[in-house]
Amino acid sequence: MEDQEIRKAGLKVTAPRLKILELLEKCGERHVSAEEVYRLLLADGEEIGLATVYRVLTQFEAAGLVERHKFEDGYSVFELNRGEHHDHIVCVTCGKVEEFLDETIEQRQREIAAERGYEIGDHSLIIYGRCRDSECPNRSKK
Amino acid sequence: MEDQEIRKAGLKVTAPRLKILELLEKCGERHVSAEEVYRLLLADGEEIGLATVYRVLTQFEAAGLVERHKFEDGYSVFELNRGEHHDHIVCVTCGKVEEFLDETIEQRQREIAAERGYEIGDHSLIIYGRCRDSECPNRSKK
DNA sequence: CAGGAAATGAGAAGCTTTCGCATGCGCTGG
DNA sequence: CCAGCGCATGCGAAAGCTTCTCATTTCCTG
Repeated sequence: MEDQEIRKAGLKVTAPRLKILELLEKCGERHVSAEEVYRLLLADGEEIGLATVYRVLTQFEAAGLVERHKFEDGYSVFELNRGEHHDHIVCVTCGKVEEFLDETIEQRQREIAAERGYEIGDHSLIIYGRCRDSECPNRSKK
Repeated sequence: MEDQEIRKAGLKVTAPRLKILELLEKCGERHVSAEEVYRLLLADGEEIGLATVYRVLTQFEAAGLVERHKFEDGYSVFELNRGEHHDHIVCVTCGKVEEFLDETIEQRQREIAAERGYEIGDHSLIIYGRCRDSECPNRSKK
């Protein structure tokens, strides 16, 4: 199961790493912060340190297992890498994050990079707006 | 001259604010960090505090005089707002930043936000790549 | 099963950015 | 032109997120 993914990344299979991976799987499309992972695991009875969470998430990112996103709030959020690239649309009022993918935009980006002599690596497109159901009173819940 | 822009923003015209504005004008398209503004002004013989630089830049941003960008490095960079929106392509090797604007992409973004019921506010598109002349040995010069 | 390398937890430290407060300065009304 | 109020400044302290340090524990190979 998850053991293999961790081993494939060249990392030892340890309890913290397994737990974090499980948690991320359970979170699905939801984006979680390191702090949140930490608190959820503590609440789950795990004995884990915040530093370990950061370390492991960084290692997972390097191994391509998870993706790290930085929105304007300043801190990072993580999600399992499901292989398919996507961009984000964020509601500035309630903090909700949706994902999307638009081939027209992807294509134009490749062209723009090529025109300017860049070997394209990655990109980040984030649309900030206000979602329709912005009655949402839960501002910045982190 | 610049006095008017500051006054229009509802701010008192003071030496620090004038100097920062001048400096940004001199920088043109270059993106500078708060720290950099601070050091450049000190080097120029100004007596200024880092906190003031941050405060003034934040006020200028609120007034629409400057734009703040956050790249993946973690800290913010600023540039004078010349009125025309643009996106960025950043070289991950040398840190060079170029600007571009693509109407096809802009258009698709508006459509995507509309489709999903968002009142679009702003957006941030950053392409990370490696530029052709990446012999550039000046990694992260901040 | 033993030994060595790698991983962990806790706290300290780092970095950017903001805050609090006493002092200083720009600006408006007299 | 001057006085006085209040915003602006500078400094140091502090906040918030993330990384580092290091002694201890855990995993894994042989």
